Amino acid sequence: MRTEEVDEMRHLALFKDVPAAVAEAMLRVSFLQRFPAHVELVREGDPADFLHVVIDGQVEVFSAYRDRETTVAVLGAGQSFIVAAVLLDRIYLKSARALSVARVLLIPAELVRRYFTEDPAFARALALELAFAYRGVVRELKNQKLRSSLERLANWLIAYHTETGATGSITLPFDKRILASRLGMAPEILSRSFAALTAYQVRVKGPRIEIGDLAALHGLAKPTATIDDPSV
Amino acid sequence: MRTEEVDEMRHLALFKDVPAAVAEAMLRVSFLQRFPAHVELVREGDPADFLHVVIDGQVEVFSAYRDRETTVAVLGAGQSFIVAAVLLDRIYLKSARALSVARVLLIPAELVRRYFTEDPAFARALALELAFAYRGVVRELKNQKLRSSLERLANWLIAYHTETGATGSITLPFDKRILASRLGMAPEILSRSFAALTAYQVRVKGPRIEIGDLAALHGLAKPTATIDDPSV
DNA sequence: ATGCCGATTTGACCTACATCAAGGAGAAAC
DNA sequence: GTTTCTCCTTGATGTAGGTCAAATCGGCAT
Repeated sequence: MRTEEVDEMRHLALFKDVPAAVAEAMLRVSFLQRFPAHVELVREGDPADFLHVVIDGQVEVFSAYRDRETTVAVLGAGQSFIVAAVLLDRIYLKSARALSVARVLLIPAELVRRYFTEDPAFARALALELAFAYRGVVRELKNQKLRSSLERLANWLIAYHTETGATGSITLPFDKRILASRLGMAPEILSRSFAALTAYQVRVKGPRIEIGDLAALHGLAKPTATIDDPSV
Repeated sequence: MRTEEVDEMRHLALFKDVPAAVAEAMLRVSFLQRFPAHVELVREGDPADFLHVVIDGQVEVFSAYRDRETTVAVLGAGQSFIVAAVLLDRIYLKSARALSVARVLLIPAELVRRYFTEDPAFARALALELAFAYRGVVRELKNQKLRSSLERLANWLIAYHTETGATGSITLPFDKRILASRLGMAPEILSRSFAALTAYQVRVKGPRIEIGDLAALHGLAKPTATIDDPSV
C-alpha cells in the first residue's frame, strides 16, 4: 500500500490507540482492493485469510443454506467484517459480495493474529470491535425472533430515517430485494408491507419513501432501546 | 470470596494466561452467589454491574418484547454471560434467570474494565471469549432465518446427541417449553414436530428421546458446518 | 388409592408469510 | 420511439406456524 493510503487508513476505529508503528506495519503489507459490483469477496466455509474493512461502497454479507439465502448485513465505509474468524483462525461463517463498486482494505490474517498477541492496544481495539459486533447480532436475533415482518420493516424505517438526519423522507440505499432479505422476508411480502404502511402515512415512490406521520409509525413499530438503539 | 474458592475459579477460560495475581485480584472482590430456581439474575435494560460466570446449575438467557418472550440460550457450568455489556459499560440486552438452583460467579464490572485496560493477557482472553460468543450468535441467527422449525429441532437433536456422547438416546436437560422457546417456536409446535419425527424413528417418552435412525434424521436435518459445528 | 397441579399433547381454527404466476414501470439499448 | 431487461407489484393460492381450548399424563401430596 502507498504511503498516503496508509495515512488515510490509520484513523480507522480498528487502530484506535494503537501505536503508529504497529498500525503502519500492518498496513504496509495490506491491500487496498477495488472490487467491481457483484463480485464475491468472501465465501462462507473458506479459511479466513484477510480481515476486511470497507473503505467505500457497499458490501452485502449473506449466508446460504440449501436453496435459501439471507442477507445478514449491508456494510458501508469504515465497517470491518469477519474479525472473529480471523482472530480465531477459523473458517468464514458468512459470504460477502460487493453491491456497488467498493474499495476494501485487506489485512493479512497472520498479521492480525500476530499483533493481537504482541500489541495490547490492538488487542483491546479488537475486543471492543467484537463487543460492538456481538451486541449488533444479538439485537438482530431478537428482532427476528420477537417481531413480525411488518414490525421489522416499520422499525427499520424509523432507524434509517433517524440515521440519515430525520428529514421526513428517506431514499433506500439498496434494492428492495436486498432490504427484504435483510429483514428476513420474501420480496413480495416487503411490497405488501409497504402497501400496509399507507395507513400510517408512509408513501413509497420507487426508492424514495416519505414518512408522513412519524408518531403513527412509532405507534406501530414500538421501537425499544434493547433492540433498536445502537447507542445504548 | 474464600481462598479455596479463588483457586477453583482461577482455571476458568476467562483467566487463561492471565497472571495469577491479576486473576486473584479480581476474584478476591467477586461474589460466588447461590441462586434458587426461578430467580432473575439480570434484567434487560439495567446497567451492567457484574460479569457473570455460571459455576453450576442452569441459567436461561431470554428477552421480552411487548407480550412476547424468547429464550436466547441456556447456559451451564463454565459459561460466562453479558461480557460485552460489561466491557462497553452499557445496559444489558438480555435478561437471565436461574432454571435450577445455580451458583454464579459475579465479577464487578469496574474491575473487569480496569484489568481489561491494564492487563494485556486479560484483554486477549476477553477478546477470544467475545469472538466465540459472536460466532455463536451468528450461527443462531442463520439457524433462525434459514430453517423451518422442524429443521431446527432435528438439528438441535443431532447436536445435543453428539454433545452428550452419541449413545442413541438423550434426555432433555430442561423443559420442553424452554426448548420450544430456545428453538423459536410455540410449545404446541414443538409437540407436533416431535410427532412428525416419528417417521424418522425418533421416539419420545417424556424427557427421554430415542434416536432410532440417526442417518434418517441427518437426511432431514442436513446439518452444515457453518451453522452447526461449533468446532470450526 | 384419590385428587390436584403443572406440563404436555391434541384438535380446531386462524393468520402470517411463502410461492407461483402475471402484470406493470422505469431505465437503458437499439 | 420501440424493444428489452430488470425490478417491483399484485393476485391467487398454499402452507407453516400461532392461538385457544379441551383432553391427558405424570408426579406429588393427601
